[in-house]
Amino acid sequence: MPELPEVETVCRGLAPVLEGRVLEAVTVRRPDLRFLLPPDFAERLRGRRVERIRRRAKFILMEMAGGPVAILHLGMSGRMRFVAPGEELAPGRHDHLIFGTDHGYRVVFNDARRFGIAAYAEAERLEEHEFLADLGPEPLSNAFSGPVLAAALSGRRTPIKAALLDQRVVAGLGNIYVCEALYRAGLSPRRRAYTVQKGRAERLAAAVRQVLTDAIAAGGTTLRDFARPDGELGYFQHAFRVYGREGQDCPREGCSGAVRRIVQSGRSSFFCPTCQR
DNA sequence: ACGAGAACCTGTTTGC
DNA sequence: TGCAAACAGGTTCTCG
Repeated sequence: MPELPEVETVCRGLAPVLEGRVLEAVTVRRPDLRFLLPPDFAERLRGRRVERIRRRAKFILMEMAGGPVAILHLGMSGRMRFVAPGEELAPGRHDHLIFGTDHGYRVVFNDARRFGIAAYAEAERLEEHEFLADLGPEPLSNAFSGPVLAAALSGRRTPIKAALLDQRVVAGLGNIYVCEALYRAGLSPRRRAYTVQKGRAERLAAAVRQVLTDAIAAGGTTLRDFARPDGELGYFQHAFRVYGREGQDCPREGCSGAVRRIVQSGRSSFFCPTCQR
């Protein structure tokens, strides 16, 4: 469900509620997410002050004073919401974690499909943590560029679609934004990754940055149920050019083609065969 | 070594 | 209307 823009949106929504606050209560209602929670997860965090909420790839990092870091991943269906002081929190079936602060807010991690992750690290070892160690560059940082992308794609015969979903190539993209970035770059999802070099890699890197920036500005994408922690919805879905638009006209002025849907490694790819080569 | 497909789990939508 | 199949924003494992 959530890709980089949605996770960024979640982090921005959580920061004002959590940063500077002490976690007075950490409740684990169900420990068996995709990876079993460390047994001492709650105890390690309880009583600590949250210094900063930030994002790496699709991970939410809750950095606590003194070194502990909670690493959260929303998987496919994960959501974070907060409940204000005085509001009733009736925990649902899929509310797996609840963080209660010293000013009475509660932050709830909900994940119906349980593809999500909750893990724990110490700050000085964070980069080496198994979930973070192999991630590629952040696409909105200076570490990402056309040449960097070209280098990561060289020698790879897999379709560019699959390569961009590989978090080691570039961190944070998922099915929606890969489709949209490839459309903006004019590249077919079926093109072999190693053929994306020089100018094509420049165009693709620029398209990735642009689509992610636009999506963050729109508060992410709400297809079914994604929502910000305060309950507001994202609206980038209205800016989709190809995702979910099978059979509809290509949005490019002067193009008479229609958006096609194909399946690549088990996932839908949407593209315009005329504009994307 | 690499890539396609299955698997993980639940909920919602689609089609007969 | 009812039920089964298909599908979903992610990642990892297995198999060829």
